[in-house]
Amino acid sequence: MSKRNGDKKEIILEAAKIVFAESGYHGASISKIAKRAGIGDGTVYLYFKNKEDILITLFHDTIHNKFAEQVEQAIRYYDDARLALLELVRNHFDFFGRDIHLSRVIQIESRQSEQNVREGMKPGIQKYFRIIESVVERGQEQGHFRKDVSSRNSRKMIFGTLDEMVTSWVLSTKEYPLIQMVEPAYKLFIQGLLECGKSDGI
Amino acid sequence: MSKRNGDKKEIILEAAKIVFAESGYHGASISKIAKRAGIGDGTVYLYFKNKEDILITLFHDTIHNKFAEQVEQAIRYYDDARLALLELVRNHFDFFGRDIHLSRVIQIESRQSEQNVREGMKPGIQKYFRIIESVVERGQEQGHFRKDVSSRNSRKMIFGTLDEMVTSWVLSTKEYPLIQMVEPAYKLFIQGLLECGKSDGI
Amino acid sequence: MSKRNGDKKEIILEAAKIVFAESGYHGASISKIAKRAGIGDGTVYLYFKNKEDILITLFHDTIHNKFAEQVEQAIRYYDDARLALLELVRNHFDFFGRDIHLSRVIQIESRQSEQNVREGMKPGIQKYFRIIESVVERGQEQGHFRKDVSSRNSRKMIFGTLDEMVTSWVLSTKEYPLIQMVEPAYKLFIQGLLECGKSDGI
Amino acid sequence: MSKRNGDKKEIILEAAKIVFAESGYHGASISKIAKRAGIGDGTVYLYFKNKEDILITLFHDTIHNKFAEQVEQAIRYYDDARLALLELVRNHFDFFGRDIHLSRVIQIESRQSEQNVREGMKPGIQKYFRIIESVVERGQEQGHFRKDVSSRNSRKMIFGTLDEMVTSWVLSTKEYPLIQMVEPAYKLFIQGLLECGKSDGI
DNA sequence: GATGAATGAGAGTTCATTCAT
DNA sequence: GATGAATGAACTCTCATTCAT
Repeated sequence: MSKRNGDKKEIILEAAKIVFAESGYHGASISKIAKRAGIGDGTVYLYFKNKEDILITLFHDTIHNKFAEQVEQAIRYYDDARLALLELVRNHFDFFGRDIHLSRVIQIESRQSEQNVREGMKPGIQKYFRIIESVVERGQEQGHFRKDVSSRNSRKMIFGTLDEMVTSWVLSTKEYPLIQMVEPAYKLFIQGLLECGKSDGI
Repeated sequence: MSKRNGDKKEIILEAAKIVFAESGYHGASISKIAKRAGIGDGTVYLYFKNKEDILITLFHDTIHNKFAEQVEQAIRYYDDARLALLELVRNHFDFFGRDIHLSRVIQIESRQSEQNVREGMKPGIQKYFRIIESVVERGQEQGHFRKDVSSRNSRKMIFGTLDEMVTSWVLSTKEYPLIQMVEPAYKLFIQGLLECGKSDGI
Repeated sequence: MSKRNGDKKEIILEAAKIVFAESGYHGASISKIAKRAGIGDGTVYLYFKNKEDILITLFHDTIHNKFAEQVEQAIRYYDDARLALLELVRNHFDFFGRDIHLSRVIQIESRQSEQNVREGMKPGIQKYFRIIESVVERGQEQGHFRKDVSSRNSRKMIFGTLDEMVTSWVLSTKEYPLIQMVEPAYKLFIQGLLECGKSDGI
Repeated sequence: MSKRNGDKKEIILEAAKIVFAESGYHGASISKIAKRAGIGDGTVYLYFKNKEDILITLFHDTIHNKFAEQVEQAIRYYDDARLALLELVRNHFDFFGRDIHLSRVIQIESRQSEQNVREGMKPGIQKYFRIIESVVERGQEQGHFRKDVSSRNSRKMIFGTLDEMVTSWVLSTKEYPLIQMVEPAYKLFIQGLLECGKSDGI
């Protein structure tokens, strides 16, 4: 049955997520993944071409199909780009804050892979990049956001900051909830480092 | 002689840099590195404990001893934190823009490593983190930078943005000089996304 | 029904013939054979013990039951051993010239098998060997064929030559019809290499 | 030292010969070969690309470099093609009669290999083919051998017969020395099956 | 100090075979 | 009878590391 099939693929992905998070991408052998999934080594190859394929699928399912999709939906009904950006930031931290294993895989392990794999992860990230950039562009059109910095570069700041904050949290002891980063991140995006109303950027 | 010794160690590090950049960390075998360095495989083990050790040393030498050191020197004579930050940004892009192989290793390959290695790279990054944070704190004391965002979080934005911009450049076709990212990065840091004097962050 | 049963067995053998010919004995997986036969992998095991069994059956059916049988019938009504030999040669090339897939399996792939399999192919070949030898012996009794070479050795020449000619054809681009080898083979068998009436064998 | 290198390669080939002969090409694992050679598994890969490479080298060394070479030398000083042919036959059986393991590999196991391998064995066999054909052609020019059968076809008879006789001996209990096949083979080549001076080929 | 041949643990992967459905 | 998902033994091959020279 297709039900079954989906189930087993899901089971393998779930097991792989845990193993990748705990042993790292290169320390994760097919054998370990299979054992954790409670299946035979060979069975993995019925559902995935190889270890790369597992990581790519995990990444794509997560980032392209779930995360980027969810963000897109979440900001759909905000007209003001500033509010849309706030919602985007909230979603980012909310998503990664929910599943520490997943976050570890996405933030750390997925970057430990060959050219090959990174190629397979591109569509997912780029979908997210385009979402961020479109928010920035909307803000520029609305006259809220500066136009002397390209939306591409603004996106690099936004994504770079969010990414660094999540990575930092993943590698930390996680004493604070990730969601509490929404406020500082948003403030920095909007007004930068400047003391409000008091100072200028020289 | 320690002179000689230093020489050979340097030669190996230089070779490793190229091989890591071209083949990736996991695709780089000791054999390849030794061949490129023009020495025997076994000789590598006279200077390094293992492959991990090479990467850690390469990273530490570069980031802790050269890069962070150089940044520290460069901002030493700026009193105004805003100008110090500008100089820091300039140094960051200047440093990584000069050596594409090195940049690739630092931005991409060094993240493809085990817990172990990342542990060894910590001192270097943290030295740089502290430099950034001290600039921010100085700005706060001077009344230029906001105090409602911690220096730690501001640092995450600054480092995250710079890092993302370098990574983006490394993975691109490098048609633009990295140094031209100084201006957009600095602007975003200082005033964020807002249109100057026209808009507010809601 | 035995009819049905026979049908499916036949279908599997036919599929196996093609797959063996195209992928080689060792490159032919049960899975490939089943797919080609349009049945499930497991079904193969209802009709055959294993892959070896398929090859042995294919060989035996072909060589013992069809080919040797047909040759035996064909030479039955020739009294003169020389004419019987000619007919045997004609049959040999005719049979293998008709089915290139089969020829490939018999000439090439069936020799890529373990002791085991070769054991199972013996009865078929030996039946053919006995046919050849009996023709030679008849020729000796009739005073046509030499008696200073044993029928066993003469058979080795005859079979070795025919076999080499078929193999050669199978591995070639097959621009010539195999049947045209009847004449040179027969001539060489009968009078050997000597120029007729002119020369002696020293 | 190059001496050493040659030694170890030779040791592996010798071990492989025995293992191929005893377990068959497909039953021979690299592990078995290494164990028999008294070396580590990995060492095999310092000298050979893979199992195929071992068989190809074994075959080429034996057939192209030793056997065909030796035959070429042996017949060099015979002017009369009939005597050259006799010497060729003698050499063939002498060579294969000396080393039963080698014969088994050449006659049986080397035919159990993929397209790939057979391609690598071609140069060796074809060198031998050309030697046989050149003897036949010389005989034709001398007026001793028939011209109504091409040298190519005559070669197929000669090689096919010799090959079949060796195979037959290899698969037998080897109660007779292979060298005693020289006489019947030569007789059949020269005068075929006909009773001398008494009969005709119809 | 320098070498590089040798090692063997351990990875990925295939596929004949089984068995619950 | 028919299926094909699941299995796991067994294989090939790589490469960090050692050590006799």
